[in-house]
Amino acid sequence: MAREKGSEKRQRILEAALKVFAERGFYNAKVSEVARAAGVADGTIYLYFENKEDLLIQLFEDRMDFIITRLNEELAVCGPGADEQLRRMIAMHLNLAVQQPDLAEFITVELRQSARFVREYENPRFVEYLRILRDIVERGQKEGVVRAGLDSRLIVRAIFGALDEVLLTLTLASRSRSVDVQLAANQLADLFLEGVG
Amino acid sequence: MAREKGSEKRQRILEAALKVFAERGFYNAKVSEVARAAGVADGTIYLYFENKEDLLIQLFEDRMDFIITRLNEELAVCGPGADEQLRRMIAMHLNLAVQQPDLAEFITVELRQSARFVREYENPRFVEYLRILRDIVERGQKEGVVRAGLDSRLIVRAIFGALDEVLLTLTLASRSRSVDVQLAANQLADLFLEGVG
DNA sequence: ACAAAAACTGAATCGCGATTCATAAATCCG
DNA sequence: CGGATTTATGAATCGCGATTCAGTTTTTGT
Repeated sequence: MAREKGSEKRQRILEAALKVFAERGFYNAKVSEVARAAGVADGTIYLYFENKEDLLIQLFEDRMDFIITRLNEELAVCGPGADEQLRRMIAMHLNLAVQQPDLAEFITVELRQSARFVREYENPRFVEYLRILRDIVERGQKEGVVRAGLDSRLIVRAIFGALDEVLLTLTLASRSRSVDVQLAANQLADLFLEGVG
Repeated sequence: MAREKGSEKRQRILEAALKVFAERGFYNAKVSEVARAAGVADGTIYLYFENKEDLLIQLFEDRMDFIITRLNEELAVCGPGADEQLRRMIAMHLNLAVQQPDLAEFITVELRQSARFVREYENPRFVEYLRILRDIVERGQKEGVVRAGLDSRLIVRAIFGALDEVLLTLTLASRSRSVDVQLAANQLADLFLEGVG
């Protein structure tokens, strides 16, 4: 019987979990560490989440919700062209490296895990995120910015994979030196929009 | 006191580990399952590997060695142009989806883990793999096929990220239907060489 | 103020799996 | 062939951490 989604303590536990999971990874993280980071007793975690895996799933949904909401807000106010939207999406994704490094580390690793092992959990938020990207690509195909000969699903996976890897790289790099996220975002967008040549 | 690298039993254990880790992931896989799959006793694993994590590391090195060796052989006999070499590398990487799905699943997931959590282990084989890709990109910059304005390290990470994600997608898809790896490889190469337009 | 309900606590419990090691089996060599 | 050495076995051991739940504290309602 999990507690209400809106409660402050639940949110505090999620924040703590994000920090601990990002640092240690899900499997190496202990529930007791999350509890301590949240300032609650071990057993309290189970008042809000069914088990450790449920904590992972709820955290993932919570954070992806956050990312998707902000992305949609951003896309709603930027230019309507597919290339502009792609650039915004890339920029927002890579900005996580400096604005929310814990979140960046968490999603770059746990997303892969969830795709493979939490099989009953179909990860709707991730699917939604890819859906946004695919809409951009397909709009680009309609506008003629993206040629129709390329399989949009493949493009989406490729772009997402590149984003994910570059995000991880930037995040790890930002631990020891400052990184120019905007430059990286521009170059990555250029790479996809124009190719290497 | 690990046994010789060349021994048949050690190889059998590595093959078994690949299968079990690919199916279940490292953390969910049990040493006893690997032992059973290898047809040895649980304790025998420890005659050849120091512990479970050592098994992971040795498996990773073994398999990356295999991938790198084959890639180098392939690149040695294909055309010398950077674009041709990139196409070959992409094709070989994606071919793992159908030729060695266990290996594909293993590296797409465990590589991410090792970058983040086995921090003392610097993963030289992965660095070497990226080195090969970077050499291709930089040769491309010299030939004028790849423009000099793009940061080669970023390109390498982006290409690798895309490869990794598309490989995972193809591998999972190939479980239930046949996939056209060559088409995917061509389209991915086109995407990078020419961009989306 | 008080009783009941709700929320929280944290040590104990329990299950699990990595690893050990006494014993058995296999191999080697004179 | 038989003893010595090496290799393999697998149940027992041990450590660990997820989870429980009896007891305590806080909150709510009259």
